[in-house]
Amino acid sequence: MNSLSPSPAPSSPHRPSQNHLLAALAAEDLARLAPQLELVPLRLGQVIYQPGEHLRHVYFPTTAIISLHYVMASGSSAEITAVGNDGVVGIALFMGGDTTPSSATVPIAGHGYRLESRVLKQEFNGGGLIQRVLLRYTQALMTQVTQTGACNRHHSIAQQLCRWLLLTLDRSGSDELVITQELIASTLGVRREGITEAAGKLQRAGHISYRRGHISVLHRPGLETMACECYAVVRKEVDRLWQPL
Amino acid sequence: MNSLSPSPAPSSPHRPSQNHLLAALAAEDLARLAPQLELVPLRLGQVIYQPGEHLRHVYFPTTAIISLHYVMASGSSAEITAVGNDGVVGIALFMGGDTTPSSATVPIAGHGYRLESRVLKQEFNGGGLIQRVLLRYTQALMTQVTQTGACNRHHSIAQQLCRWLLLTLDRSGSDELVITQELIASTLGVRREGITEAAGKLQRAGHISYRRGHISVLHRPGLETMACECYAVVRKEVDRLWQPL
DNA sequence: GACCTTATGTGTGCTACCGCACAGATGGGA
DNA sequence: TCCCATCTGTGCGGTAGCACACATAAGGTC
Repeated sequence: MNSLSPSPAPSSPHRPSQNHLLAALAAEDLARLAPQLELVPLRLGQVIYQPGEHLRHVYFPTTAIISLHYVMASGSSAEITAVGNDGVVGIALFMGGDTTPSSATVPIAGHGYRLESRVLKQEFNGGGLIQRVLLRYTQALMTQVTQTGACNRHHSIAQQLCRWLLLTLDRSGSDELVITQELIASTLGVRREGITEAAGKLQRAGHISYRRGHISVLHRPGLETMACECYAVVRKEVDRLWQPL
Repeated sequence: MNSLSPSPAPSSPHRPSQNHLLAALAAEDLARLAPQLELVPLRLGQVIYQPGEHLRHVYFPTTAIISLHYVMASGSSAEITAVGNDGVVGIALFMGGDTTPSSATVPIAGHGYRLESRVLKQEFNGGGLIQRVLLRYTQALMTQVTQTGACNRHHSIAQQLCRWLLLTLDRSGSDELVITQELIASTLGVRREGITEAAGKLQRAGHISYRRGHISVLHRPGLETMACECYAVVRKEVDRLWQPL
């Protein structure tokens, strides 16, 4: 989405600009933030924050994906949205909440940069481009949450699985995902058997192939055909919001 | 939620401060805005905005309720959230979007104040209390959208109807709603017959009574018992966000 | 290479909700 | 007052997803 301009190969394979939000900042802003950005591994299943917990850091994923979900009293949960290299986890901080009733965990392991809450608040309150970037991202997030909610109401598990796979591919940059059906199921808030069935259908159609904790996408257009409109809407809207800036 | 301080009875029964967001502004801010606030009737079924449309005004409902919903390709729709005297319609404006993929219509008629987009943007960009109020409201909205999405996934029609009724009561200030089952159904994105069944259940339990387009709530605690947790979560979170300010 | 944890496949009811079809009731307007 | 558009009640068959119960398979560990 954001073309990363050619630059001298860095010694570490990790750079803050791998995150599109950070990449969208002015060079001077990013330079000022850089010393405060701490590269952290995000491990499978790691809990980033729990409902009601005070947020100490915000996270800018690069290769990892963080899932925001609400856990119901019954124990079942539902993903609200996921955040990868296209966003930041912890918007409640600058929106004036400090905390939220939802949880954040890591379904796809990788890395990300974290930043102290205090620093982010300062930057946000300074106004300017950083504020605009963060607000615009929040708007995109709202669109995704909206669409997920509507999708929950009307679309089949197979369609939702396609949507989830496509969004996850976009964020991971790889065509192989390391994740079990069990975890996908709890992420989407459906039964594991439902995912087994839907994934089997996709595999028989030749669009994916999977083995014990690994899913390979063989034919992406096939997934797009079988997905509901929700993927395209989110994709389009997110792209649109990055246009002028 | 916001105790309206005693004041000399105005000649018109309508005042901007009936909307909690406007009431939360500093007196001088509200005084500056007042001449630009246009009182408008919001009629049943009126379309406030359509997906992709450029927003010309933002709306601060007082007695009306505006429903934000997404209409799918299939024609079926799902309510994302509703806005009454507790909020404002058109947050995309100051979030940097100018438009959204969702629709806004009026399921409960009444009145509201509208304000030109340009004016709101100016005020928002001025920072200060207005900005903080609007951002905090957006955060509350996100919570509601989140909860609605999770509710769509896991809860029964009857539970969702209870949630919807309770939230609508809170916003309308009356214990009688003028709305048909048909409209509730399309708002929630379920079949009309599903609402008939759920409403019948509530009526037999003695919690509501209804006749052709009118619903009276007889026993609110009963609704709270039958509602899912979602109502309480939203209520609590919205209240929390108004605390310190 | 054997073992054992963990992931995946499958079957059998069961329930909630849907789509459709139509009957009955109600209340505003001519 | 009557009429008729509109709202509400109800039944029937179909389907998606759930809960539970196992069987099987894969792959890491010792």
